[in-house]
Amino acid sequence: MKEFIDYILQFGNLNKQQTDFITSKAKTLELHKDEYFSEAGKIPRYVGFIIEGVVRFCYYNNKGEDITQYFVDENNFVSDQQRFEAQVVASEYIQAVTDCKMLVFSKKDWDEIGNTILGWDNITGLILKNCLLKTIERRSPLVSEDATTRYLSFIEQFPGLVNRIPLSHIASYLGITQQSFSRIRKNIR
Amino acid sequence: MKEFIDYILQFGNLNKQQTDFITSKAKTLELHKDEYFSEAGKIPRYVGFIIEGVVRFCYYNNKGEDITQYFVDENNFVSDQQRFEAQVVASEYIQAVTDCKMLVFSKKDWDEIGNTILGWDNITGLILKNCLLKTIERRSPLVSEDATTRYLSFIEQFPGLVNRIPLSHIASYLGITQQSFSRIRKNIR
DNA sequence: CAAACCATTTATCATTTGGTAAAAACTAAT
DNA sequence: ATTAGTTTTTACCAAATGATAAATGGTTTG
Repeated sequence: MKEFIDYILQFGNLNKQQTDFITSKAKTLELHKDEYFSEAGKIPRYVGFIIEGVVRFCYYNNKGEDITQYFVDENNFVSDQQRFEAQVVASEYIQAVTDCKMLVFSKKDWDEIGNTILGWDNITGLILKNCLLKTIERRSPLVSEDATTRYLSFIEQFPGLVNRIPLSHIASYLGITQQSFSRIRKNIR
Repeated sequence: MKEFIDYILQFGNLNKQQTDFITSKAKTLELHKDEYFSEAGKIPRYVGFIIEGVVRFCYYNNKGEDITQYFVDENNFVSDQQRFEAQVVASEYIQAVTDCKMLVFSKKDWDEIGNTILGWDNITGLILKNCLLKTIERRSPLVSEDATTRYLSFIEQFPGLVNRIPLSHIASYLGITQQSFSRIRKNIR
């Protein structure tokens, strides 16, 4: 819980009373590996904050391939935010890659926090901008790099993740087949 | 100017007095093809809104290659927003791809609008989130698509742009060499 | 018009990656 | 330990892309 509050306080000042109110609304959610936090075709139920575990954002392309868009790990927010705010159906999945423990907020509670705490919308706006920028900075360079370089940047950007998640997901995140990925790993060793 | 106001009003309500105040702060900036709107190593001077023309966000990778991250065309905001807000040096370039006419706001005027108009920060926050999301949605799929598919999506996403900008920029946006790009265009015809 | 310059296409060959299939390594359950 | 199931690695060949070089086409300038 401390990590959660620390995270938020990076983006704005809140007093103890306010942070207490926020945490009073947080519920704990546990997901097993491969379970969905949010699904295409369904309305996202929660905003989440990962205490333990890793999730991935993914979708299926027109060839039926499972494409990982990005990973989110400990001490980060997880949300299909636009769809959550608007309460409309999502077009992508958010799936637990490992067993996960997270703090979650329902739409009702999330709105209540917004109506109660002045500046909350501002803080969450900053958090979201921050997440989006980080995503672009990580994902965009992949387009112009060769597969080996992509893998090396992945290791830099997500140290420790390689050993925690199925290689097939990493391969799809990097935009290559699992076989190519395996070959590349061999060449690096 | 009307397009500019219409754009803003999509993200929040403002009365005539408020929009008049905003437009009173706007200056016109013309850029010739290849001139920079913002440069790596310099502090971004303006937030811009393109009335006519196309710009690209780009940087040089460690091989010295010129990489186009994305394009922005008419009736859209252009800004290295984080660096502009914080007034710190940028790490990428924003370059005119064609001659451009834009509305621009200096940091001083931009802040003054924020201090004067209640809700302005909220509106600009929404605009930025919107731009970032669009960027991710456009750029991210490129990672997992083959070059031909990338080109076809580019044509869909930026109809009309193909004929206005140098093909070398499109190739670098798509993450392929200009020669491959030329070959792909031939195969499609 | 000619010359110089830049953008685009073609050509050739080397390298990388994809597709298919199978083997090997690892896990979990009995 | 054995089996079944899954994940990861190998192998082979076809296809796509990169690198280098040169040719073509178009534009600007004198």
